[in-house]
Amino acid sequence: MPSSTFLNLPAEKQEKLLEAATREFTRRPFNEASINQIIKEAGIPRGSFYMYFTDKEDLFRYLLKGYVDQLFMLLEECLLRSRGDLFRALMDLYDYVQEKCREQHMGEIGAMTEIIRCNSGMQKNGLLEMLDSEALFQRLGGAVNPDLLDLRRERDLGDVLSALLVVVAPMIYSGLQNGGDPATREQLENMLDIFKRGMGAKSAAETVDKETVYGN
Amino acid sequence: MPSSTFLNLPAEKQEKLLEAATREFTRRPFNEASINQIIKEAGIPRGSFYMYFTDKEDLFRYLLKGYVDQLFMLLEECLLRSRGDLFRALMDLYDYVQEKCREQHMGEIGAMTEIIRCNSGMQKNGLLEMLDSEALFQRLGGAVNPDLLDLRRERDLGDVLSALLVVVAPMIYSGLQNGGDPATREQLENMLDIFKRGMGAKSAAETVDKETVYGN
DNA sequence: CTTGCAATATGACAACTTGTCAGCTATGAT
DNA sequence: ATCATAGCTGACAAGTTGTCATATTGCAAG
Repeated sequence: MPSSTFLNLPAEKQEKLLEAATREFTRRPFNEASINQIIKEAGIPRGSFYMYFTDKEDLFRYLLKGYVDQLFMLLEECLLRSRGDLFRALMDLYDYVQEKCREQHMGEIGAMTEIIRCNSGMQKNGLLEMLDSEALFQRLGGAVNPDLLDLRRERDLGDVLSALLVVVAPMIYSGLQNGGDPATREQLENMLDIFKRGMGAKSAAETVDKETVYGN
Repeated sequence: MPSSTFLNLPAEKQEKLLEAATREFTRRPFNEASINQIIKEAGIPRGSFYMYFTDKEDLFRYLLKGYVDQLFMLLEECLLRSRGDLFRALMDLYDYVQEKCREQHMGEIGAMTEIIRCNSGMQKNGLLEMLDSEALFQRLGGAVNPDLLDLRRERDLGDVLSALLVVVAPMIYSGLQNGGDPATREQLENMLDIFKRGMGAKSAAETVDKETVYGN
């Protein structure tokens, strides 16, 4: 988290730094990104940088937190529109992100995508870890209609949410990377269906639709 | 991947480097780990290092690939013992890893754990990405009994495996980190059950056991 | 042998990196 | 006008990495 000194800075100056940082982090993966480059481009002196952020990592986290928060707000919106249907909301989120990224090629989401793409080597998934699960699950939990889920214990909702996000998020990224390959969308759809119906073999009574489809 | 030059080195010298690398990577996270430190400790000159590996990352991947492979071999064993029951095998793997790590505090698995623990900051989950999904899924796929799963399409098995691994692996790590907290084991057990039974609400006919237990 | 050639080894080097700190300047209160 | 406090600054030490000209080795053919 940036120091209060940074937050007190004129918005213009803040953005200049943040923009330069975004540019650098979309160019090189986190390891290789250079504070030198960022401050040179933003035109602020070295000493000042360390006045605002403790670290390269500090800056990186701050930058990405904004993007991730935005994505979660989108998911929340999708949940409202789908009346709490988590699975449908996730598909809608996928579509919405796809579309949004196509039209404004380097907007808010575009920048996030680029950073993710650029960091897809060594530490890509570390991005996931960035989300403050506690707070976010609480927020999302409220928008989910639990009657559409098979919840049996208090914390099942949290487990369901976290499992879904861990699996779905990379697929959303992946969809962005290959420019909306329909195969990726289909894969996501299928994955969600597997989660919904369960992986365990169904006993005879429950196997109706399976046998209907495959005649096996 | 290391150069042939490295593979041709006397085993003794290879290990000296690998051991030094393990020590360094268990001390500092990948970003901060220093090639300088490694070569100093291994007593090989700077130039030679770049003769063997192209990069710090190159070395890191090679080192970890060995550990990850070992873990997959364990899972394969567990699958054989559980007669292809994937869910049971994953629980067994959890227990086995726990036990193994307790007795030999810094053995093969111990080293892996330490590296994972040390890298649990920015790029922890990047470790997951290291596994060559294609090859590994093929291997594991053969040991799984598909009759115990609800597979409806050709690639469902791959999807099931990948989803399970993505969710379970961090929980195994996490169990190692907190020294075998029973709560973690319970969480894993619950998570596997959710996957097995499915997340979607069951229609009346299928809800029998849920209602039996909760009377709701 | 010994000549020669390719493979391997080596450490000094240039070109970076990062975080710190002593001293500077601006702001606002008394 | 004085002074404290917060904020600003760039030179600096201590480190990092990858390269490369040169030295050394191993080995095969003459």
